[in-house]
Amino acid sequence: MKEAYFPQEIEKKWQKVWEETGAFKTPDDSDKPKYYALSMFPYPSGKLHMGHVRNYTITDVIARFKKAQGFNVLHPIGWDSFGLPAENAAMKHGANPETWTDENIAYMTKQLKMLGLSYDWDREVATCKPEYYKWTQWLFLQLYKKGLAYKKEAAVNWCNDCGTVLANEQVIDGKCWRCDSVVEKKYLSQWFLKITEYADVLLQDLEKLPGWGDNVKTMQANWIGKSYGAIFRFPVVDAPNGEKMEVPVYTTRPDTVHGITYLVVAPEYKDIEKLTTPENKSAVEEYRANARKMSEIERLSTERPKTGVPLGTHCKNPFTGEIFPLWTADYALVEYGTGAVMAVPTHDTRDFAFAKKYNLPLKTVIKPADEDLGDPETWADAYVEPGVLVNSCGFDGMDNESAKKAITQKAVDEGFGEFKTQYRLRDWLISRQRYWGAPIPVVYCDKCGIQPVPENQLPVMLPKDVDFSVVGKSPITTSPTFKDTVCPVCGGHATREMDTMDTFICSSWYYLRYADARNDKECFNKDKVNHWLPVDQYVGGIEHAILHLLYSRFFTKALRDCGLLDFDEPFKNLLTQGMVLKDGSKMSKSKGNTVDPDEIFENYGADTARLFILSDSPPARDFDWSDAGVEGCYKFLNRVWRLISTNQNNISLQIPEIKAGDLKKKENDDLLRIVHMAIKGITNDISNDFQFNTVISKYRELTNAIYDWQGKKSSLDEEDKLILSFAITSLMKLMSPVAVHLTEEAWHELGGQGSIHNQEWCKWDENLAKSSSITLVVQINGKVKDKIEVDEGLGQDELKEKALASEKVKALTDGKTIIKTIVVPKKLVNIVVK
RNA sequence: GCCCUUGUGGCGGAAUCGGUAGACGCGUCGGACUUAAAAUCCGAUCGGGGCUCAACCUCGGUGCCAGUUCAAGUCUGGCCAAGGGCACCA
Repeated sequence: MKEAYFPQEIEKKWQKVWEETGAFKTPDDSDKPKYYALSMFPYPSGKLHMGHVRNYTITDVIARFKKAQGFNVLHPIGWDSFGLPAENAAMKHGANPETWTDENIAYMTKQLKMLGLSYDWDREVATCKPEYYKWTQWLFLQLYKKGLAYKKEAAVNWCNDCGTVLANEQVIDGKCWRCDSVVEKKYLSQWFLKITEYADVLLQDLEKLPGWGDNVKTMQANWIGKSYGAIFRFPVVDAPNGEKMEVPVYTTRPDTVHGITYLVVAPEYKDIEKLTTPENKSAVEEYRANARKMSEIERLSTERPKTGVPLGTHCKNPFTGEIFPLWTADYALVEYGTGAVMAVPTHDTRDFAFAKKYNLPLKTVIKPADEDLGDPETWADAYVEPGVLVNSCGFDGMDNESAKKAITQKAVDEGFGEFKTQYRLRDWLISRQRYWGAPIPVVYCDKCGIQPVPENQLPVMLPKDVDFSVVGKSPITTSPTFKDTVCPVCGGHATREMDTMDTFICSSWYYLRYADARNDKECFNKDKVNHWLPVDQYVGGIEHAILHLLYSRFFTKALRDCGLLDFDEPFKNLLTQGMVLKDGSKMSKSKGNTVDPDEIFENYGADTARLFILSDSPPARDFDWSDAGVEGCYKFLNRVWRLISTNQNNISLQIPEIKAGDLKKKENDDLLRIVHMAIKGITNDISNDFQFNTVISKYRELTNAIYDWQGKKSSLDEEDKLILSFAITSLMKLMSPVAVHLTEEAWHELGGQGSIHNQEWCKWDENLAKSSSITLVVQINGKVKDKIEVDEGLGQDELKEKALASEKVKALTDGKTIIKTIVVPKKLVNIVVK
């Protein structure tokens, strides 16, 4: 064994051996219980960044730990390889997105292997390959058959820079999630998936996920946005064309219905023209045109003062018989509820502001039980707290929560309303006007209309004869061969759907494909998927809290309803890892504070990178990269290496079991106990939320303890060698999930058979996982005054006696009365004095 | 505005049940080895006060204010700050 640690040499050597021996292949059939550890698969952007390194190291250590504990572990990797960057790169360099993607995958694969990750590469998937997207298309067809995919004309989010539409989830603060440019509204006919059909179960089942963080669950709950309320229909009394019309509204405050003083419809409201009198027509038209011109950001800003114009018509409140005017105002949103709002300015802050501006009347209908609010004209804002009803016909005196029910019930009974649950979630728009994605497998026949592509004709291949230099339209439209086809029903002329699918579709099912990645007959075998899924531990960034994680949950439920699988949540436990920072801010090329993994591998080796990225912060928190920290981890590995190499001749891997009392020398018994405590502590720290930072501090403590022990020895006898062997092999095994190459090399140099990564995880003896004597803490009035070494197993009275016998205690209690003594066995005595 | 998360030394962070606050590391300072450097090793490192120095003694200290308790970083109530999410969603 070499005296010095040469990570680069060792790492290359073992990576080659592992690859050649298929060390990390996962059999589908095994007597062992299964464990599925998964990292969110990367987009092949070019090179790994430190966020990837952190993500994959965390999952790798989990996978290795579970394997050592006796699980049959599935730990796969793949590529989320469709998407716009490949297409943009192609347009810029006149290349092909496929070539660009393949090159990136090749380079990043090399990097992943250099990191020493224990992937089963036989299960690798890439979403851009026909053998994968064939099944993405097939799944689309299953959803279509089930009525969960449909096409409709709608106002959609359009990103001009990306040249495509976006899902609601991909619009962040009115801007594109990818390129940050302002999103516009366009009316287009597009494909949608009916995620709203699952809104309620997606919300409910969050309760089935105790292994997910509350932050992610509340983000999803807020996004789904369930609210309880009522629909009320208000008859129009003076429609200009004499038609009998009603305006339905959705409200979460049916208790305030007697306080309505006007009604607002969105500028895009479908019946708005019929509800406008000739005298008001021009003003309304102008207002609507203005609203259309505004960007989403402007429109939705709460800062902007409220504006609106009256339509000139009126509705009747069926509860009171009161007549009130109709207005249009852009604070009413056409997409939510019915697109119309009943305005109760006294009890809604928005209505209050609007009514004040346009001098609309105010009518109080809720007040605190024991207080009078006075004239609402004098209020500074609406009263939105709970209270009791007033001025509300038969409901006066009722508390407002009960009134919500009672009032809605009255509307139901009299036929002008109903209870209504409303969701904020909208259907998922999946059409993209781009090339580098899975083509939507649909054709449009001149005679038969929309026709799905028959399953035996899949995949609908991406055409290769396209011109990537075009501007302002999708390159796919330039293919001379793609567009025209024949109708699968009548055989006549048909044209292909030119849009591709949102890449989030591809990533909504990849974790299922790993269970049966090479299957060319079906999407996945149902038994295999049911065996491996759900994922036991999913690890990835918080940025997917809504997008990917919500879509995947929807897909799983929808595929279950299609009969393709038997579980309803894909990810049992979710670890959202924090970001990797440098000097307090996120690593980014534009800030110039990135650290290149290649350089770290080259200068320090992968084991140092793995150790460091786990060391300083718990996985869920942000991690600040520091060069000094890397250096420190490198030094530590050198220290471990020296400890092993200098003791090469003192260590045997054939160690008989050492029981309590076997070792005669106290310092040897102490070291034995330290090792058992380390095994216990490290095992518990990994099991309990993967606290790798404390695991690593325990590696250091154990290493320090072995060095300290050795520093006291001038020569070693048989007992010394035995305990040293035990200590060092335990350290190696405990470190093997993290320092994967170093421990493997040392294992072999010491004559170990097979791979250290196939060794069983260390076990501890509860009797030995504690020190032989106990430090009894003696407190007076809760403050620590003394510490005494005592034997284990002393009873309460003996401990109390010992504490009272302490010189310090005697001095401090002298002349005072002892009121009470509390004894915590094996820990502490607290003496209360006055 | 609503929701979630987090507040502990110069820094990252430790601390099963309420029971020794600051593990482990980074940084800094001092020392050993060396002609010198690197590497390595040893020691110190929360703050105030006391003692000629030291050992030592003592008081305070986990964002703030209260409370429960023999005992609070940990439990309860009320605030404050930072980060993140949602937001004219009726």
